[in-house]
Amino acid sequence: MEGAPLGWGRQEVDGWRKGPWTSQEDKLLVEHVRQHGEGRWNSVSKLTGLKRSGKSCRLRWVNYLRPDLKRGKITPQEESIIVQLHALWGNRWSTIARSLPGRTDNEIKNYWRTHFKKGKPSKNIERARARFLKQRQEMQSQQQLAGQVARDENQDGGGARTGTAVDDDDRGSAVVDDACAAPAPAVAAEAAAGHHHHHEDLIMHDAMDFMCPMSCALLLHGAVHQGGGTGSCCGSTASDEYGSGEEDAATWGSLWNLDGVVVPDDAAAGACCTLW
DNA sequence: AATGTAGTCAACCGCAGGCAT
DNA sequence: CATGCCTGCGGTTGACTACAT
Repeated sequence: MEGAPLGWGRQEVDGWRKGPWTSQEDKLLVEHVRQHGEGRWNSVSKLTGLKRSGKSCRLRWVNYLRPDLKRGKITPQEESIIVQLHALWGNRWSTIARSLPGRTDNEIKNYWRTHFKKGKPSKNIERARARFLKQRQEMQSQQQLAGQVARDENQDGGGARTGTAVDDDDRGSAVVDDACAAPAPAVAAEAAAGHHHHHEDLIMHDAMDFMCPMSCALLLHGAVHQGGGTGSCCGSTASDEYGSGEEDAATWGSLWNLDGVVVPDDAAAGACCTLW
């Protein structure tokens, strides 16, 4: 970052500086936001003397300087959410970013491009998949243990998230009206705004099925309570019509199929869904 | 050790929508 | 109602870094 920028750096166009920001400029911008708050980006240059366009200032602030930004690598959990939400919304990065506090649309966009946009999975994807599988297995063994104890102690069957909602036969029939159809608060908001279509419900439901257990846990944590329903999120694998980009099919399959995991069927379903 | 390639990050551009005038 | 400005979004590009050969 800091090193003397070559290339596009240091040039001025119409009086505006372009290229990498210096720490000096950052300081000015941060100070300005502290005093005046966000917004009115076009006035930043006038008030601070920064030779940066409002657009550039906003971008710098939003993507780099904001104090609530979460630095560091995207976690597997976040990755799961990204995958799911992308399945639901496509390239609406800012919408996706709203479900990931501390992450920017730019960050997510970059992440998606580098990890998922390729025809074949990258090494990182393989690593992520390995992590995913490992965590899944750990979670399952823990859940098995916990489930055993719970079954012994809790016979009255609170039932809400015991994972039986779609486990017996036709998950398709159970679709839209259950809680999984209300994925995240943001989705609910969209739905309220009339932007949420039945088709998206279906996609989301598939996504939820697809991504279990990890992201089910994450998303439903918010969504289930919003929807007030039960968290039926397990019981199937990816369907062919899943997703918004056909080109990603190979990646999805590679990353999320669980061929490499030896898990008893009932244990898998139970492990996932008894999370809730 | 040198070189090539892939991955990652930061920043730019153009466009569209919202809002004030 | 029309127009212009501002803001936000998504796509793209360029530079740097890490890893592989």
